Amino acid sequence: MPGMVSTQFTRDNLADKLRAHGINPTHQRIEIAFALFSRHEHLSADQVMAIVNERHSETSKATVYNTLNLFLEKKLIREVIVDPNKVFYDPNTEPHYHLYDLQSGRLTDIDASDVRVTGLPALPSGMVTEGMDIIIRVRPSDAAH
Amino acid sequence: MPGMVSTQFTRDNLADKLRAHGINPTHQRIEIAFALFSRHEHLSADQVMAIVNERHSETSKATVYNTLNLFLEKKLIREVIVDPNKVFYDPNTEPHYHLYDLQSGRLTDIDASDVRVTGLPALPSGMVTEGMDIIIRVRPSDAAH
DNA sequence: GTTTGAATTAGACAGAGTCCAATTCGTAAC
DNA sequence: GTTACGAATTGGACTCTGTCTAATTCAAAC
Repeated sequence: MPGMVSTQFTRDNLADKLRAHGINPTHQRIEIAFALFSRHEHLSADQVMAIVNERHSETSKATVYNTLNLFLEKKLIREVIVDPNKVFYDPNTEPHYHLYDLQSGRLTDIDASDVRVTGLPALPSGMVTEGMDIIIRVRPSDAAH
Repeated sequence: MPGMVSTQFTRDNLADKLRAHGINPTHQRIEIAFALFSRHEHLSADQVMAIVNERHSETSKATVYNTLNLFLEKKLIREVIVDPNKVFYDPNTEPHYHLYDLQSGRLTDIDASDVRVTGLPALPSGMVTEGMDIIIRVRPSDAAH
């Protein structure tokens, strides 16, 4: 399909995406998915809530949290924990790592396809890897420390 | 110095360690340091408080938090963020990474000396690395998921 | 024993996230 | 178009981690 634009997210194809992950696509869930996928950003729960309720309040705090946890469980999104008092939700589920700017609090993706990690010890027996997070913490070089 | 036992922590040499990091060694601070360094474990703030107040209540919540943040600032300990709602404090400041057992919540050290990470992109100019965290999340292989 | 600044304290407070019982929604059957 | 019913959503109370503040205590210097 030459010329196909696969990165365009509409509410319709997000509904399909939800169904494909076994999630009943309700209004609120579609709006929350749209907030996450149409921007390519890492958002916290309260940022998601603010975006979804921009025009007029439509979605409660409980639903935002329920939905984000449902999306996590169904592996539609990922959780990134860099700040002790705020969880970020990441619509990019491709393998990738993160660069965290301590100064600005901004989080950037690092593509994982070129990254190799060697020399890790064997896992304890009976354990399987669920995932690996790599977070590189950076700051401006001129900043006093 | 053959035969030297360098891993023994007493309240006396912990006081010296605190002074060496520019920290005035008070009773409470020594007790908190002792809790962290005598065990070789990752403890959360409330675990530290429980340990320090085992016999009779001696140290307030505010002091525990103040002291842990002071230790962090003076690079006596490290912060490990794996669980969105609990920060762990790590007395091991040697370069190392972490294995996180999602089932039990237990955190284990991985020595960094054999680990090599290659293929990372260059940092944005004007940025310096402050540190790199690697967290491997594991779970028992038989666990339903 | 006084003085003085640093450290500690209790308890109120803040913010993120969870829980629960009551309501509303959407759909399928009629 | 109504009805029925399970699923989803809701507001608000609640919990938990961590911070703040004003008052008190401590310990060292004199």
